[in-house]
Amino acid sequence: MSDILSYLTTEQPKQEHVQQDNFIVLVEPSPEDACSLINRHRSRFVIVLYGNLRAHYEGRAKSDLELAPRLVILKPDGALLIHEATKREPVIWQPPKATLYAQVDNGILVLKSVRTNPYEVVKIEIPSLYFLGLFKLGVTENYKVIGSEKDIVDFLVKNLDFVEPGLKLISREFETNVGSIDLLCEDKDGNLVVIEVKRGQAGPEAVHQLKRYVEHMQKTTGRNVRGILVAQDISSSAFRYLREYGFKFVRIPQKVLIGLMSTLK
Amino acid sequence: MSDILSYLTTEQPKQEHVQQDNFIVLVEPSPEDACSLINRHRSRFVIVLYGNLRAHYEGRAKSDLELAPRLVILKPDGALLIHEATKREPVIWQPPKATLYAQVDNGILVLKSVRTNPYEVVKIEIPSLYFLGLFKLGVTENYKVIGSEKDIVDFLVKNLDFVEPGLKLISREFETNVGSIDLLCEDKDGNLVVIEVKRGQAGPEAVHQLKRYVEHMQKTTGRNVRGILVAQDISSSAFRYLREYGFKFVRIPQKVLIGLMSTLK
DNA sequence: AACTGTATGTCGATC
DNA sequence: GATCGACGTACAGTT
Repeated sequence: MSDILSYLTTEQPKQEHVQQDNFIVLVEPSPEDACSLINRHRSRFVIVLYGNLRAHYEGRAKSDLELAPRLVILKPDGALLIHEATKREPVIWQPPKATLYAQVDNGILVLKSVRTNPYEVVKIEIPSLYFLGLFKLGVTENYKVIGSEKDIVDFLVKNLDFVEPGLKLISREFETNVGSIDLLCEDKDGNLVVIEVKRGQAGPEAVHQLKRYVEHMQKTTGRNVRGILVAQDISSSAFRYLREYGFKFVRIPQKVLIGLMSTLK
Repeated sequence: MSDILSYLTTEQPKQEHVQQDNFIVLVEPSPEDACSLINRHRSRFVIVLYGNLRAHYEGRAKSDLELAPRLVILKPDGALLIHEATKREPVIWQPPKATLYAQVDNGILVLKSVRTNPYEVVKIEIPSLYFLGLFKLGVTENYKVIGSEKDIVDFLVKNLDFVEPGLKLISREFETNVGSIDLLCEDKDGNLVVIEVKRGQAGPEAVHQLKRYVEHMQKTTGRNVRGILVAQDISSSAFRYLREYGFKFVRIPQKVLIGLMSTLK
C-alpha cells in the first residue's frame, strides 16, 4: 500500500502539482524524499510528520524523549510542535522564528530547529517515518476574541455607575512607573479611585497589584486613594488581602459578561 | 488521485487493518466515512483533519473563524486543537477532558466539543474535508524537564554558600498563609532570611512576592528578616523595587545553570 | 473541587 | 530589543 501511495504522490512533476494543489501526503516516504520535500516547501506549507522518533531539547531548560511514535508539526513561521497522545501542550516545541534544518544522516531523517535569544535547539531523529503531509494553511486576519479584559474595561468606561454611583473617569490605562492602572477615577467625595479589572477570578496577585497602584498614587499625589477590584470572582485568600488593605470588590455577574459578549462582535 | 487513495485505505476490512496498523490515512473521505472513523477511533488514535472549515468558540470568552483551510487535531483525552499557518498556539482549542461529538449535518461533517467547569463549547463545521489521518501515539511516562525552579532550589539547598556564606537552612517550601517560601534560612548574624527563587529573569512580581513573605515573617516572628532574590537575571524596574525594599539579588550565572542541568538527568 | 504557583510558558503592546 | 502584563493561559501539586 505504502509504495503505491508514495508513487502516486511523487511521480508527478512536483512544481505544477504543488502550485495547483493545497496539500500533498506521502505514506512511508524515504528519508531522502521527505527531506527534500520539507526543505523545498517548509516556507509555504504546514508540515505534519508521523513517525517513531527521538527528540532532544536544550535551551532555557533541557529534556529528552526516547524513541516512540509522535506527531511533529512544522510551520512556515518556524514554530515546531511535537505532540503525544494527550495534553493541549506539545511535549517539546519551538516558538515562531526558529530556523529549521532538515537533513538525512546515515539514512535517518534528522530535523534540527534553532532559535536565538534565547538560544535554544530542538533536534529530532526519525528512524521510522510513517507519514508526511504538507498542508496549505492561511492565517485569519483581524482574528478577535471577545470577552477579554480590554472589552470589560471598555464596558466599564461607558457604565461607571456599575462599579459605584458617582464615579468620574480621570484616565484609562493611566501609566505609572509601577505599571499601568486600568481605570483611574474620582469618587463623589473627591477621593482618587484606582480600579483594577480582572477577567476571571481574581487571585492574590491581583490584590497586590492593586495595592501597588494605590500606594503609588498616594505617594505621588498625596491625596486619599481608594482601591476597587472588579472581577467575575475572587479567591478566598485574595479576599482576605482585599479586606486587610481596605479595598472594595465589585463582582461582574456572568450574566453581564454574557450580555456584553453578545453585544460585541 | 484522491479517489484511488481513498479506495486504497477504505476497501480493506477495517477491523483487522486497525488492529495491526498504527495509522490510517484517507484523502478526501466522504463526511460519513470520516465521521464513522472518528467516532470509532477517537479514544485510541490522535486524529488529524485538514479541510476548509468554520469554527466557533464560546465559554469564558467567545470567537469565530470564517471558512478557511485549517488543521484540526483531536486527542483521545479530549484535547482539541485548531491550527493555522503560524504561531505555536492553536487559534481555537479545547483542553483535555472535553467530550467530542462528531456527526454529519446536511452532508457536512460537524464536530462539537464540550467541556464543563468552565462550560465551554467549540463547534467546527467542515464543508470540505481534504484529509483525515488517524495516528496511534503514546505518552512518555516519567517525562522530565531539567532546569526547572525546583531543580534550582534543590541545588541551592546543597550549596547554600553559593547564595551567601554562613547561611543555615531552616525550611524549604515553608508554608505561610501568604504563600509558600522557597527557602527559609538564618544568616550568620542570626537574622531570618527569606529566599525567593526564579528560574529566568525576575520581574516586579517576584520582588513583590518576596516583600509579601518578608513582611509576613516580620509580623509573625517579630524578628529581623532579610530578603534575597535568586535568579538568572532581573529586569531594571524589578531591581529598583529590590533596592527600595532593601533586598539582595544573587545572580545564578548561566554557566552554573548549564552545569546544573548537565549533572541532573 | 477549589486554590496556588510555575512555565522552555506564548503573545501583543509599549517604550 | 527589553519590559511588562494578559491569557479562554495549561498544568501540577495541595488542601
